[in-house]
Amino acid sequence: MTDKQKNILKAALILFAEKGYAATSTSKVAKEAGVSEGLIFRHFQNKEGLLNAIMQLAKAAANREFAGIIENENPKAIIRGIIEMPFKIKQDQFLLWKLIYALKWQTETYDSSISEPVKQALIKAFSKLGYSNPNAEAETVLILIDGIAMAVLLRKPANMDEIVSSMLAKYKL
Amino acid sequence: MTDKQKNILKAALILFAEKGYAATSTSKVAKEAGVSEGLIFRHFQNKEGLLNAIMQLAKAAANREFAGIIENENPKAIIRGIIEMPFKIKQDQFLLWKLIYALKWQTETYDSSISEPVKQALIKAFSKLGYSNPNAEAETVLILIDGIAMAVLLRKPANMDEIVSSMLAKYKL
Amino acid sequence: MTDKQKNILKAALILFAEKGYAATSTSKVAKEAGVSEGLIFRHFQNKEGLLNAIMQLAKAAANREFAGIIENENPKAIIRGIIEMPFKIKQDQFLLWKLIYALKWQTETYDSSISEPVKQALIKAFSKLGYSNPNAEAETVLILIDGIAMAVLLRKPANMDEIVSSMLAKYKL
Amino acid sequence: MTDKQKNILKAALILFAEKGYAATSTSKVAKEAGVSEGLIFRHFQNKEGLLNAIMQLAKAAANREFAGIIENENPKAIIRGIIEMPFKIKQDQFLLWKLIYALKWQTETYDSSISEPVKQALIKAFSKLGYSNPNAEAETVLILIDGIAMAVLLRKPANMDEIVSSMLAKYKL
DNA sequence: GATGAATGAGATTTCATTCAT
DNA sequence: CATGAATGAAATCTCATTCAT
Repeated sequence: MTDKQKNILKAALILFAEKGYAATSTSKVAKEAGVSEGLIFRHFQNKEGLLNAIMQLAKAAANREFAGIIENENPKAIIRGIIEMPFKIKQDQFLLWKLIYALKWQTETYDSSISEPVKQALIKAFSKLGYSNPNAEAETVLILIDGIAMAVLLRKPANMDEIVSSMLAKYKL
Repeated sequence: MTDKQKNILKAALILFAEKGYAATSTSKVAKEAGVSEGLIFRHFQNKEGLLNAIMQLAKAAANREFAGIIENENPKAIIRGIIEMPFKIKQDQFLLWKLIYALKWQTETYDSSISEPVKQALIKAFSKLGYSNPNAEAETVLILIDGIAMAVLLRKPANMDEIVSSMLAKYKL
Repeated sequence: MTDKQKNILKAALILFAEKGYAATSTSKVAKEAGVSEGLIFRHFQNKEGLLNAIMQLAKAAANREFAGIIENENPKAIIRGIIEMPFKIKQDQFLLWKLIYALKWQTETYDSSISEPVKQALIKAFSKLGYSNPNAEAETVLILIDGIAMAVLLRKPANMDEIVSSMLAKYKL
Repeated sequence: MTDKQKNILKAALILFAEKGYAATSTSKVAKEAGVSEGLIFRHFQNKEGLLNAIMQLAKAAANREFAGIIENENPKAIIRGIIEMPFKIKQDQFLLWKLIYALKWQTETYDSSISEPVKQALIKAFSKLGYSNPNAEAETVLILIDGIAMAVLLRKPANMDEIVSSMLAKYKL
């Protein structure tokens, strides 16, 4: 992966995440990346190929993040870790997450592949804790973290600490 | 407002909500509306004007929905009503909500004008109930309903009843 | 001729003279005239008909102006009158003249019909004064008044009195 | 500057000068230039950018022409040179001049930047010759050459030689 | 690997004109 | 007489993609 390839990916990530995929032209990506427009097509075939390359990186980063949390032994720690996850998105992964979420609204069919391992981990954890309906509880947490992600990625509220406390309290974590 | 104007608004809502604003061409809107393309511009100036006209309608519909819930006397009923709201989106308002949410990810600055009255109602309700930090609690509910909205509008999970029970239980409603 | 017809003619004159015929849309004319767009076509058939109607008025006004000068007995007075003419354009005829001149540059073929009687009057006057080449002298004056018209209609120089004196002096008038 | 760029400029010059800027579509320019329409916008941003590029060339050509005349030592030669200038417009500059003049009538504000050095040269020349009002005399010549330019560019009169003699005689040149 | 010229299809917008009311 | 909705063609402009160098 050459420097210019990295520049293209970075520029495309910024623009796709900030303005949307359809609203971003390859020429703007090229300009932002300081690269000729032709180079994008040489490296990524077409615009969709460029998006796919970025989504590969995004999914890999997401999975690495999940892995650290899921492999925990303690079910409460897993649930707590999952709820806290969006609050702890690091600056260099912010746009990757923003793109993942933005695309959910821009593509015909919802892609649940990213969150699937998280869901399974939650079901297992709630089962271990003896919840009567672990499936529904897992779904509830997934809904919660989508809401949190929206807040963190879009609204950036000031009093995050209080919010996270309030959330964890509801789950007695 | 003539029939053709209504057709344009309806077609644009469907396409903008389903495919995204940038990914929808005015020619597709015109075709879907059974109207000449020029008519769109005669009535709404430009593509953005068309979007604005739809968003006006969306906000008005949202406010009507909120009004019914917020004017309640009982604080618990208000909180419960707000949490249940996204679960009860009617078919004819589904696309308006989908568009409202989709646009949050496609515009430069987050528009919180729609949810502001809801937030104020929640703060008041939690105050009345004696919560120590009503602001954070209100924010928590807003986050929750954003998550629910995402689920309802995008994922359409099967076991909604169980989920809503689980949610309401956390707030002892 | 109804009031609205007059409004249309006036608005069209202003816009055609100031922005150019091709650069002026019938919708702008209608807006400026405070009239529906359809009315323009009811009264003047099409955009060109509107232009023709204005040019009729312009030519008639020009001919009235010429008539007062040309019918003079004294050849020197005629030449003097013609040279002074553009300096004396009245405010209410300013745009008519501006349009006449502007159109010379916007139509395929030059329309000399307006200036023809002036040319004949000049040839006669120079003949009477015994000039050896009255045709060339007449042409020279026509050239001069085109230059003056350009100055008056476009540049509006400050020291007009001095300029007109200098001009008349060259012809010993 | 590639061949196709030159073709575009040439085609645009011909059409803008002959039919007018507003009356010329970019598609006609592209066809005349034997080029795809998109290329016009890639090289010149928009239609106005194309016009500006041509006007740059026109002004440069005009200044080169002026320079040869103005740098003369003899004041009479300068005045004579300026008056004769429009009569001597070469074929390859004919359209540039036609466009310069045509645009004067189509733009909101008169652009005197082209003729300013000529005016200064004239004022100097008339001063040297002891004229009592060199400013007014310079203005008079400017008016004259605008009239001549109109004649040469639009009417193309037959007896040019006689006309130029008559003009120069008035200035005893 | 990289550029930048070039294209053709399509997107947005404007415009003259028609027509029902 | 007058309006304003509506149209279809054309004008301006954008965009993803190709290709010669």
